[in-house]
Amino acid sequence: MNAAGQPARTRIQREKRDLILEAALDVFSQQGYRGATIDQIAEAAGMSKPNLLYYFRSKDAIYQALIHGLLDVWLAPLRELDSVGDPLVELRAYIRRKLEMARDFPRESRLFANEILQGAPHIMALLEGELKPLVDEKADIVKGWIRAGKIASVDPWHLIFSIWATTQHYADFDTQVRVVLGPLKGGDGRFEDAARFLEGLFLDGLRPRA
Amino acid sequence: MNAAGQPARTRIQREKRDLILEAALDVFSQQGYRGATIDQIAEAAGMSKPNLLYYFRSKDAIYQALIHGLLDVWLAPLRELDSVGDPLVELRAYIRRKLEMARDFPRESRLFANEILQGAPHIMALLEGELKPLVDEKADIVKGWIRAGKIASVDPWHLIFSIWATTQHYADFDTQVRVVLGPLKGGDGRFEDAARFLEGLFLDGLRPRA
DNA sequence: CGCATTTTTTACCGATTGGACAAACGGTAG
DNA sequence: CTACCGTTTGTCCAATCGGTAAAAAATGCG
Repeated sequence: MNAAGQPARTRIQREKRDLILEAALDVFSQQGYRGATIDQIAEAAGMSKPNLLYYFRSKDAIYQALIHGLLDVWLAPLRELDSVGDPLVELRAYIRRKLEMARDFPRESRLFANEILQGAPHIMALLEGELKPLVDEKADIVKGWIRAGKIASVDPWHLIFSIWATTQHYADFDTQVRVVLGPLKGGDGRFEDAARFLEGLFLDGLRPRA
Repeated sequence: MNAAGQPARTRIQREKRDLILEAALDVFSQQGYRGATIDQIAEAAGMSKPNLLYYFRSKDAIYQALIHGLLDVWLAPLRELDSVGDPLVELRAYIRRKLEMARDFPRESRLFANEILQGAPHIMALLEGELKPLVDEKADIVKGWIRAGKIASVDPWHLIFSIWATTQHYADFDTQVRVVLGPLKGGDGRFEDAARFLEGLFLDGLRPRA
């Protein structure tokens, strides 16, 4: 009997499948789908290639399981965006949550970045079926805030894009960020600097305050 | 004699090399370095694989020539950022130039995004030797503007990051942008919408103006 | 223990990859 | 015509790829 059948029956199967997905996240997020090899993932998971293929029937099956299991986590910060409460506070909290995601889950961020860069061949259906409705729903909330005069009149979709772009940048372009900022002096200064800057930018922009 | 020697002597060599680089930009920007194959590039360039290898000694040589030749173009908008003139006008112009680059050269943007995502293995030296000094120089200009009270007191490096992130997002994540925004109604509305939003964001932020 | 089931390893396969190489082609000057 | 030059093609190769098959080893269980 093959363990690659959907429901993970035994304890070992659950554990090994998790181990493989963890290793696959490492490799796929660094090399992209085509750049990654089963051998690399197997080695990162501490097992042989045929052994890995005992738990997942193919490279594609690993990738699918990985990216499908991650989308919910990835969209969680946006899901939390609520219409009650002060809009500026809500948006600031959303920006901070996304920035925390970029800090705590950079591999996940790079995995999605790679996927979208290649034209989202594996998750196009998910983008249309899950992402777009969610974004539209949250855009409606933003529109409500604008109508109520709580925030400036801006395009809600582009606002969401800009929050995505600026926060994920710190995960996806981490290499470049490190080169430009140089070696960090100590502590988690980098994160707080970015958070402070983004909050200032999104709240008040660059125009000098009197 | 092999044409892969650095200086392109004949007219045909210059033309064919350009043709190959153009095709390579197509393929590399869509598939990434490892995902691209010499065969794909050769076919896109309308020649056989051995013929292509007559003009470039290896896949890596194509990639190197491509990415090195592109860095200057890519950094041109930042180079134009000048200390004279109104800071807010200068920054707005820079944002618009970068956005135009994302619109007119999306393949170049994705090529760099892919490269940085993989940890910049081919251009790390260039990032340190060219990109970082340039960014530091421009950061000094921004600092001068802040000292003069011309713009709000923000971190210059994170400001540059945010401009890069928001503008390049429209090239790198084009697939996602298209899904979320749906089919465009007509004309080049998308670009103008993004430009208007970003200008508003960077100038005044989201806080409602009285 | 003995037996059945699950897990792991060894050996292997066909396809694709980057690349080498020599033969063949084509224009041009003598 | 011929010799020579840069160019192009056809053929081949070793390495690597995703994946399979079957034997061997662990493991769970009465």
